Amino acid sequence: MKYWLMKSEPDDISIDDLQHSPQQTMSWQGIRNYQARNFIRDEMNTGDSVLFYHSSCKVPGVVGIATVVSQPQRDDTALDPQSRYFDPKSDPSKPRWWQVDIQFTAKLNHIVSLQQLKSDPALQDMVLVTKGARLSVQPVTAEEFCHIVSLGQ
DNA sequence: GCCAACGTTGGC
DNA sequence: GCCAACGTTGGC
Repeated sequence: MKYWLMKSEPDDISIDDLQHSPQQTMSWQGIRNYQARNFIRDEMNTGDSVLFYHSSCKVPGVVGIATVVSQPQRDDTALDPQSRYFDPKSDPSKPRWWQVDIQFTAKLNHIVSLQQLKSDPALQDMVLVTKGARLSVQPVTAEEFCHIVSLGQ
């Protein structure tokens, strides 16, 4: 089983939105970055654990835990001209963009802020903390995952 | 809202 | 295949 961090803008989709979705589950659509796509398509599996991160907000940071509950699937929003994620260059027979379903697992008791992550010696190798890291889906180690969860309790 | 750091596009 | 121009991300 693998560990991941996934970013979301809470004004768009927050951890509360995920918690209150049907079956507490959402299809994680709209990833339009090849590196992130490759992680989803090639490495994600049912049962993987996800740190849910709020970005582009007042206090960016990890706010909860989710679980991958599907195998990687084609992201059909890329083929839908009505969708904000429509990609006219995506070929239906050769899917370019992929998604998984994620399910709400828990909220942390309190946010583990980006500031906190940056200042923690145990987390200096996190992708998130490296300069200019914009990846919206990124791997974390088991140690980083457990450490961050413990910080949020 | 600014802007640095990235990623992508497309002409050559 | 280089690289300038452009678009996006996301912290501040």
